[in-house]
Parts: sequence; structure tokens; C-alpha cells
Amino acid sequence: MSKQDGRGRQISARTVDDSSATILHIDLDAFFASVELLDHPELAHKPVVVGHRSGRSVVTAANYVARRYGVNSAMPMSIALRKCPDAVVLEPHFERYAAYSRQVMAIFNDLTPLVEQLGSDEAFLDVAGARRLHGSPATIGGLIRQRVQAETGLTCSVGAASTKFIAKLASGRAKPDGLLVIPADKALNFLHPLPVGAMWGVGASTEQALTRLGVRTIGDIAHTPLAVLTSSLGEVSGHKLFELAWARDARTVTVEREEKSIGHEMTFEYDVSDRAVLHSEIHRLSDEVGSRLRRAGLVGRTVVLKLRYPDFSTVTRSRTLAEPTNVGRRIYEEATASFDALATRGIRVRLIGVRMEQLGDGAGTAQGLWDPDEDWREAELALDSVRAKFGRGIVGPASQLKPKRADGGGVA
DNA sequence: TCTGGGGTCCTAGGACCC
DNA sequence: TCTGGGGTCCTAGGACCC
Repeated sequence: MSKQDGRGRQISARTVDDSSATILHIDLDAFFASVELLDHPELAHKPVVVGHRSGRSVVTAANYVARRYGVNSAMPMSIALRKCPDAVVLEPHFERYAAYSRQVMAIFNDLTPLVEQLGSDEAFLDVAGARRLHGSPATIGGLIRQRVQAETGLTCSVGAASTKFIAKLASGRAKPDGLLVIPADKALNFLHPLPVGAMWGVGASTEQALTRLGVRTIGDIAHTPLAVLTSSLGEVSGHKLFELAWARDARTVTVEREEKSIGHEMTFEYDVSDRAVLHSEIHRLSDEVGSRLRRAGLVGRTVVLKLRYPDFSTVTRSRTLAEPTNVGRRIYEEATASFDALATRGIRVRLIGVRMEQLGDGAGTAQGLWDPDEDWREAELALDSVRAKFGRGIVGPASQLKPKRADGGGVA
């Protein structure tokens, strides 16, 4: 088995000792865009972005051609189209992505049970125990790349190292369609020249704070006194960054992690001030959160309401219940109470969200039982609340009563 | 240029108890 | 009358990631 560098070029397997690099990080290349291109191969050499063309949407994914124009995921669509007016915009198909994701994760699980999935397009694998069966880490990485390509038509990039952090950076450097092995004794050579922004956990804000300290590379972090880092970034973040800068990362590959919160939120296409509309939206979101809790067999104790105003400032209000619940109606009551305490007349809202925290096992409680009628009844209640406001049989003013979702779909 | 939706984690202040 | 220190829970905000 040979290895490949970051552009898919073959390099000799004998040049690298991969025996220490038993953690793989695998990342599908431009995942959503690549799935769309399977259906539109004629667009492969054109700039393609996945997302909605309309007002407030952002780029969900961009292929590598589009990225050459400076287009990236999470970028506002309006900016992306200004940077790349010829980009082909494709609507997302999340269920298809989920199906491909399951298929790819199944390939990983074929090779080792130690798979930690991150989102829909990434995973860490611990292949230390899979070596006898499948070969060295680089061999397994190559095998995965072949199988993913052959069975789905998608390409992925693989990083192999002795820690999660280095493996993740390595897959990033291997992109697109590459494999990169970083043996343990080469980790610092690889790590120290990289800019601080490459670090996991360093975003725009932390990068600014580090720049103020004159710290530009990961090597600079490693040679900054720990006390300087902690006083500027906080105790925990300072320690973490310092340890990672010396390639010390004890995190293991964890197969299952329990959920800490479940929530839904939505951005209106136009700012909404009508309280009846906002109430019924809180109702819809609460019902969705409730039914997701029930499906997962969970209950929650803290209800969080989130509002974002037209100036993009965001507030949250939370209420902790004496008794945990998974009933949409209860969630709605608490979220609405928070809303009413917060929202003055004429307030305009850009985004509204409902989240449930402090989750616990709902099995064995009365509320853990699934009531198939409940969502239906609550949908009726939501309608009633709107009718009570405007009178039965009218649906106006349409622009306010039917907030369009940012994705263009209507809301009942 | 104007910012989605799903999350996790950290900080800091205040209440409350011992 | 003035005042401690630790621990836990709750709340709000913000950074960050995919």
C-alpha cells in the first residue's frame, strides 16, 4: 500500500514510519457540494455552491472551484454571489446527505468499532486494534479512501497521527482527496510553523487576542509563558492551547456522547413584530423540541428562549422547571412566559429559538410515554391562538401571518 | 458584506447553604 | 455589627465548531 500526499500524489510508503499514527481523522471533501455534483457531473468544473439564493441565507457548502473565488461555507449568499457571480446555486437535499453520511460511517465501522462521528462528514477512528486485521494506519487510511470513492463516488481526506488534534490538522492539510501521516516524532515540526488560526478552538476572537500578544504561529504559543496565555484567554483555554501547542492531547476516540440539549430556531425572511405570529412560532418550535425529546426518550428541565433582533444582537432567557418535561405544551408555556417578560410592544425579531437543556432519562415517567395525539392537538391550539387574534377564516395580513422561512418554505 | 441551524464549552455573577 | 471561604445551582452571554 502506498501513501499519498495532499494532492493525491503517490509517495513511497517506506518514507514514513506510521506505527505511532493510530488515530485517523477522516473528512469528506466539500461534502454537500460533492453529493450534488454526483447528480450534476457536467458542473464539476464550474463554481458550485449549495444553499438558497434568497435574502438571508448563507452558503451551506462550496466546491473547490468556488473556493478559488473566495467563497466559503457559512458566508452570506449575497456576498458569495458578489465574489463569484457565475456560481451555480443548488438547493440543498439534507436527506440525501444523511443517507450518504450513513453509508460512509458504515464503511468506517467495518474497519473498527472505535468510530467517533463529528457532524455528518467527519470522524475520528482509533485503528490501533485494527492493525493486525487490516494493516498499518496508512494502509487503513488508503483502504478507506478507496472504498469511499468506489462505493459512493465521493472523495475524502485522511490525517493519521498519534493524537486527535494532529490527525485533524493533518487531514486539513491533505485536502482535497489526500492522505497525510504525521509520526509522533514529527508532530512538533509539523505543528509549530502553522498559524494560530489553524488551531482547533481558535476563532476570530482568540486569534485577535493572540495577535495582540504578538503570537502568530503555534510555535509562538508553545514559547509563550503559560501565565501570559491564561491571563489573556482564561484559565481553561490558556492551558488547553498551551498543551496542544506542544502536541499534548490526551483525548481518546469516544464512540458515544450523550446529548446535552435539543433545540430549534428559525430566522424570518423579514423581521416580525406581530406578537401572535411570534407566539405561534414559539409554539411550533416548542412542539418540535417536545417531540424530539419523546422520540429520544428524554426529558428536559431548563427551557431556553432565544431572540435575535434586527441589529443581530441576541438575548436568551431560561427557566428551570421543578419537574422535567418533554411535553410541547409545557415547553411552550415557559418559553412564552420568558418572551412576554422580555418583549416590549413593537419589538422586531429576526430570529426566534427554543432549546431544552439539563436533559435526563424520560423512560418510566408518565411523560416518557408517547402520545400520538398530542402534536395534532397542539397544532390545533396554535391555529386557535391565531384565529382568536384575527378571527376564524381570515389569514391576514398575509405578510405577517405567514412568516416565510429563510429557506423559502412556508410556515403553517 | 451582513451574517443559517444544529450544537458544545467556558466565564462570571448572584443566590443560597454550611 | 461586620464579615470568610467553599460548594452548588441558576442565569446570561459569548466563542467556537460542523
